[in-house]
Amino acid sequence: MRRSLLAGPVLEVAPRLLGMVLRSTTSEGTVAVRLTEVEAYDGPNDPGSHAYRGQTPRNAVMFGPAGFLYVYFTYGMHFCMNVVAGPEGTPSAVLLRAGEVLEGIELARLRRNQPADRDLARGPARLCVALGIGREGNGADLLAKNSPVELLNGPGFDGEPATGPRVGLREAADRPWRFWIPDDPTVSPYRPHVPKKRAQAAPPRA
DNA sequence: GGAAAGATTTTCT
DNA sequence: GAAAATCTTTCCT
Repeated sequence: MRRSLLAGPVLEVAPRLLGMVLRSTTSEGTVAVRLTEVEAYDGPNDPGSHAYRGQTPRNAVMFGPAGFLYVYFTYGMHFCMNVVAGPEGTPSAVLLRAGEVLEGIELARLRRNQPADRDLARGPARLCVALGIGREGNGADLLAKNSPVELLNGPGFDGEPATGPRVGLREAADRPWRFWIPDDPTVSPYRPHVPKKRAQAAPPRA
């Protein structure tokens, strides 16, 4: 895996990640997955991106070089992870949404409380749990030899990726920037954005 | 300083 | 299918 392969335009990098392998090693052991579903986020040109409104402490990693891990916390309980793409200073990233566990499946089952195997890493937060990735994974260099989280070439994927709109986004919901391996059972189901029920308007005062 | 929404998952009906 | 769980970040007053 060369960093230059990740330093191109994010819409080219994202489909290229399909079939690649992400391997995470902690004190508990090693789990590796073959990536089956990803989404591209194109920084300043993309209202759906965390970097759309410029750099903040949270998204700072996205502004650095390609090949680093951007992990964020959401919904008060979940982590999701991205591979930073594009030239340095271009805050683009690829959300890793799902994978097939190739290695360490027993540890993944333990972490995930024994669901069906196809569900072990089927969804971005589930993928993080299966691999044991949390806050501390933010900023990890995926291409360093001694890194606890590494990105490997793996089997790759030869065919034509399926594409469609990204999952659960309110902004830029029309952009078909989700890529997945067709007919793979570990790909997560599509779900459009659902507006949260708004708090009731203030009651009329007496 | 406060409110609202969020690149989700699980559980219950 | 609907709703809860739960907290960080961002945006508005």
